[in-house]
Amino acid sequence: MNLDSALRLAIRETISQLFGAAVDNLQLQPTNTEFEGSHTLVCFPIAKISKKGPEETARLIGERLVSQSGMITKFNVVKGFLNLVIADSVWTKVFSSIHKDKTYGVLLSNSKEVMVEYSSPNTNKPLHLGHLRNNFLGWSVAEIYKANGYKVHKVQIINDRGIHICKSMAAWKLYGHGETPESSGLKGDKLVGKYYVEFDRVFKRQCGELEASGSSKEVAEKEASIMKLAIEMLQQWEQRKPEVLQLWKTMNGWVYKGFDITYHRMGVDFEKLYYESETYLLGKDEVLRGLEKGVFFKKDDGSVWVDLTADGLDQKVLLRSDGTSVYMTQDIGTAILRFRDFPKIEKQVYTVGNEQEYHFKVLFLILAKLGYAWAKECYHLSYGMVDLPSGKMKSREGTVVDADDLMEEMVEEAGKQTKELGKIDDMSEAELSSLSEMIGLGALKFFLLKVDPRKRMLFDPAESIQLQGHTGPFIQYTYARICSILRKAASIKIPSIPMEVKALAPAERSVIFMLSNYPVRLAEAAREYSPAIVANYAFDLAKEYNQFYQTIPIFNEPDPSLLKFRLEFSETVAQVLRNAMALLGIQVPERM
RNA sequence: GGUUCCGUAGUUCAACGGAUAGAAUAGAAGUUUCCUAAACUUUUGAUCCCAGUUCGAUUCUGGGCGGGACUACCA
Repeated sequence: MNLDSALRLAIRETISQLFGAAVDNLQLQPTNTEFEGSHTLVCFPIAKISKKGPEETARLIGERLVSQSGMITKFNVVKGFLNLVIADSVWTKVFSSIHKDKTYGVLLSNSKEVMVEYSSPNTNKPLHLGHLRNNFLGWSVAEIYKANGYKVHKVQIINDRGIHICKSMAAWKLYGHGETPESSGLKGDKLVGKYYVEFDRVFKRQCGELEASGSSKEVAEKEASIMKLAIEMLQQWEQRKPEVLQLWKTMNGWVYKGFDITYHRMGVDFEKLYYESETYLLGKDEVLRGLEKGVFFKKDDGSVWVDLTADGLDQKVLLRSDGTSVYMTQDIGTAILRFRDFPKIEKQVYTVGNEQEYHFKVLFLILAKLGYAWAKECYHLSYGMVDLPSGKMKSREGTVVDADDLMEEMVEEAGKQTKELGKIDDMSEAELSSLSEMIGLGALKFFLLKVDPRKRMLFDPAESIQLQGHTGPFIQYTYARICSILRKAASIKIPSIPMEVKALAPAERSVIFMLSNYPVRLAEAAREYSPAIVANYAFDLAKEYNQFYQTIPIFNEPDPSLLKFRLEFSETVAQVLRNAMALLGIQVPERM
């Protein structure tokens, strides 16, 4: 039974009986804790229909609900707010329907499909903290969509070609002396990243020398020999020159092996990978077709543009005067390719940092102009940068937080704190290490996901490693304690008598209320593309349950049916916590 | 300059236009013969400024102030 809709129905009926008119939008909200009741009807808007004052209106509705609906036992009116007290019999009914539903919160397939793109790294350097936010976000949004009944395709586009990788290649060729991941013991992506940094160092030195001998900055940047080599390699790559292609393949291969390790630990996965080296020429035909249809225009120098001034944007180049593509061209082609690869998807979600908001605005507009109806369903899941207490992360200045290092640190710290608490002294090394992994990554994921994606956020290492308070481990801990209860229950005989609960404790009512809200929050999370909603829901539920846990010792209960109820109640909370956390990619331990 | 996002306790985050703005953390004070104290309880403390719309504004509109991003024939 769905409490919310049942209640709304009852209220609608009551209003139409009393005032002979319908209300299009009922404002039902949770009651403030200082008043009695769980649901509050805001009666100001209804006062217009009732032609009475808000308080009078509220009182009339309340009285009739109590006498007729069978759901409401009491009410009180504060200003224009009607606070409703739901009968405990209704609460237990709500609870048992949730308890019976083994897949509670997961909707049946709605036969709709979406594509979610995330990660999409460059192949010239290792993943960092920013990528972690991206991956956790994208992956989680995909899972949230799944839970809402969608079939989801997780993809990424790997930026495997271009000047950036040629820079690493050039530096490796000059200074690598054949170094490989095997010979150096370095993870592949780290090794390639090392040469990217090396490139920058040499490049700066060369520029400095050239400038000292009188060149201007621009000239120096063009004339630096290592840059010339990188550019040459890029040209040779485009001409498919075998040696360069071979080196490119080798070095990218190292990077992929390294990324695989990182992705595996992060717990993210992809259904299909797109490679820029295979898609960068796409889109040109589309642009030419658009030109014929008059959607785009050609300038005197032969370059092709789109005019978006009518949409409040600028003009944007789509083909250079020499006929070659730009980034936008390629993205147009890739989007269309994906809809051909997955004909049933109704939209694409692009998880990309907010510095590309303009780009995606333009992209979606162009696709719409080209006549693709799905264009208006596409969504740029834009997220804010992750700042460090020391300021912005800059790869060239070495202030990036490496993804592997960070995960390792979190796991180590989790292990250390777990040992210090000494609750799991009987665990084997293997069990302890998998527990530390769960807690460390749980803390990290929760930390990055609890914030509204759009917001720029601060990553304070000291605070992120905290395992108390508004954290993943707080929720994991709540789960573990419930497991402990259930283990104990399994060891004693619980009579299997029908559940009959006469009166509920306040903490139980509010937990059931929260449980009943789970599907609503889940739908909201999908609508808003926000794992933060799921994260904060899980936290609130755990918090609320902890109050129950603290005030009501379950096994002291003499009434067996009440005892049974409380066990099932705890079990259900654990199940919802586990499911919600799973949507964030966070596992929960049975002990910690 | 233009476009856009953001501005809430000391700090990090919440709040479909609703009640006395919630949490967490930091600070102060408590709870362990009882299912795991990574918990719980009490307490101190905030909406950048000025107008407007509204019964009601952190939320919507306009104008300031402050911060970020974007505004390349780069990707």
